[in-house]
Amino acid sequence: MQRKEISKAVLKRLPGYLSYLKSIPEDAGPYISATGLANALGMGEVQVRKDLAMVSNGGRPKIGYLRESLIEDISQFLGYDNTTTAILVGAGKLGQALLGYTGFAAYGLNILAAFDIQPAAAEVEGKQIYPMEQLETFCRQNKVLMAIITVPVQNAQTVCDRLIRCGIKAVWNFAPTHLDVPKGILVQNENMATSLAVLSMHLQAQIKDKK
Amino acid sequence: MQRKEISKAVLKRLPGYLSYLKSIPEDAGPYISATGLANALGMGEVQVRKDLAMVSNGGRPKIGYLRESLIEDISQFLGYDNTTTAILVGAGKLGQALLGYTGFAAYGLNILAAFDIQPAAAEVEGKQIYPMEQLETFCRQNKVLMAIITVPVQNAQTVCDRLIRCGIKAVWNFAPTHLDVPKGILVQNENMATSLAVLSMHLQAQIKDKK
DNA sequence: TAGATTGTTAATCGATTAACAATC
DNA sequence: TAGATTGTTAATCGATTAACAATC
Repeated sequence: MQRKEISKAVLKRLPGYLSYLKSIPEDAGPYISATGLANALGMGEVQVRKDLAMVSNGGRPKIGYLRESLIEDISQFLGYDNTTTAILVGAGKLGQALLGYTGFAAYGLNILAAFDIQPAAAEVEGKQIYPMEQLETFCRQNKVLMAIITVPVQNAQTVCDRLIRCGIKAVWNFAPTHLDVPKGILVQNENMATSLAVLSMHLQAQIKDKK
Repeated sequence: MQRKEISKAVLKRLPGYLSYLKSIPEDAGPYISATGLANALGMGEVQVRKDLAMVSNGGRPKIGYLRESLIEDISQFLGYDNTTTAILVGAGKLGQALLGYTGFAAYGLNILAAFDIQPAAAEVEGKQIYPMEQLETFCRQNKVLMAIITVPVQNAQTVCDRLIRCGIKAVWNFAPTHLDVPKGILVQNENMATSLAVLSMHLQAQIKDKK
């Protein structure tokens, strides 16, 4: 079932399956059913089955999917097998938190280094923080395709433009602002405001119910 | 146009409008059209107009919407006017970054304090970090309804259960795992893995195109 | 008036869910 | 065999887009 056109909705659910599959204890038996997955993650079983059909080469009726293969299939599909190298721009609090986070390796993401106008430290968890001047050279030399933006809002667009001139093709944007980019460049917004809106709405409803 | 049933899709777009509206310079004139907004944010103008219709009480044909009112309407709709108090559990790197982030005030979010099994520091940016033992008392005393979870994956569910017993109704979950909660409790996952999947996919396609 | 813009109604598109046949 | 499960086809649902009338 390789390389069908996959929808973004499905794509976004795959990491959830993967992380759950990896968390299952070894002694739980080699098989897992779509039903089992669905229950564990609070989803519909048909949806799980359809999603899995996009990436796996099938399960066995009455038995389910071989867990190992499923993990391998999803990992491969998401490209977690081949490491992506990235750089981070803006080594403030959030930037340093991301820089020091060791969990990204599991997603095939390797943050090579960080850049800042005025590096407050030389390195975080062994990752160097360079002054902005060295950005271009570093990106070219290391053929970096992905950048993480953790600079203040007012600098985000300028930094983004500069990154694109360095050959960056994908931007993970933590600055709460819209970034204008040419076609072919992907901006993924890690938008905390969005999440907060959903939460805030829920709480408002809660409070109103109480009255 | 108050309090129609609003879809999650619309809700998630509102913060984007709001932040853009706030960023417009004062001297740009008091009106903004849906077309203008759409172009600035790279969206369809009909979509913007429909979204705005959900929260505002209308614009004027040929002129547009009064920017001030629009800001006020969206802010109020999202509940940014009345402050939500929250606590944070897990004062590691990410937890401290969030704790020290001053931008949340603009979203009506006030993180009162943080909790950790073993507080590494007494406070961050003036926000106290307490040992976990004091969680229950604090939540009850301050009538906290929202919690931010930034603990390691393996502790997330336990912490979540404990929070719910404290009266928490909304959870902002930064631990990359599914949380099981009773009905009526909202979990909003800040799922970095999801974003990474989208980015990773894009880069894979990029690399393949090159070949 | 003409034209830009709003706001609504209808059409399209995409994603989820339901129904069911196939399989072990 | 019976029953659990897969996988596919059809139906439903929801959200986006297009078309158009209303308005200033």
